[in-house]
Amino acid sequence: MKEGPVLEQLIGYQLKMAHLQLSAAAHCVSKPFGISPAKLAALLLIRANPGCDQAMLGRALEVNRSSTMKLVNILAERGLVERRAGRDQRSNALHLTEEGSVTIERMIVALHEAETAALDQLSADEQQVLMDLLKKVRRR
Amino acid sequence: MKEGPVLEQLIGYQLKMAHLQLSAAAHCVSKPFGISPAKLAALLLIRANPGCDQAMLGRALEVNRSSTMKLVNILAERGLVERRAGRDQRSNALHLTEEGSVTIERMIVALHEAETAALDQLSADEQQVLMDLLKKVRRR
DNA sequence: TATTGTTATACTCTATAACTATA
DNA sequence: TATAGTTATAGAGTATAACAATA
Repeated sequence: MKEGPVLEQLIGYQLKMAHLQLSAAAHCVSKPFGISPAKLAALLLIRANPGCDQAMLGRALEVNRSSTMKLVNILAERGLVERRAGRDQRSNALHLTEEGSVTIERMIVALHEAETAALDQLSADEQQVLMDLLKKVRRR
Repeated sequence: MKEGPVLEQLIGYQLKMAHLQLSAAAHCVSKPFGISPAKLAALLLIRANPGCDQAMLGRALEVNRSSTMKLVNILAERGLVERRAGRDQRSNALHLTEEGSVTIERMIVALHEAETAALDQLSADEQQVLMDLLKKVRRR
């Protein structure tokens, strides 16, 4: 089965297929902990921004408030995240629980191992170039 | 909102965010034609492999037979694809209809324009390097 | 036995819309 | 008016499981 000249030359398509591969790796990492790659990303964002509110989190993940709500509900049910009083009466402050902190450190180790394995056909230099180009794509 | 040192250095995450951006561009292209980016990719695969069967298409798209079925059903409903007799009695041969052929050529033009616009912060050289690296990630 | 197509079913993710409380 | 959270609902995408026909 050929991809053909059009698909083969579409960066969007190559991006999709590469992402499919890396997200499978992330899935293997997060599944044993009972969460999805997207929820793992949410945990990492809360870890980097303790006290952030759901609206901020949703903007960073590029999902809407309703979806963010569900995300945080599940992380809270799992005992990984807790909602504390925010600066407003409207918003709440998201924090990792003690269990969440311990858990995510273990996930980070597994995540780096999984990325290394999934990207072993690229040299360290190539990985850096890829990273820089991907960031540049996002800079708008 | 910071991404933090972990997310920022995860190629899988940068890949996801870049893909999100490019798939939004692909969505703008395919939506006026009433289909999704994934279905557009399916059309391009059928265009490059006339007479392929659903199993082949599904493997190329990395979705299962059941999902492929739904995909092809919709493309057939839209009058863009038709199922003809395959070499087996089991399989059928997928072909673009006359309308499908005309439509996809127009989508290809729009697709190239959308990619160009979405990637205008990268030089032609950088785009080529990115393309090569993404293909290399997939080579397993 | 293995493969292709098919159907029924369910799950995940995400979005929209409407509502409440607060600013 | 605008923002944060919440809830109910719906849609898209995809997976699993089972079955029939064919190889």
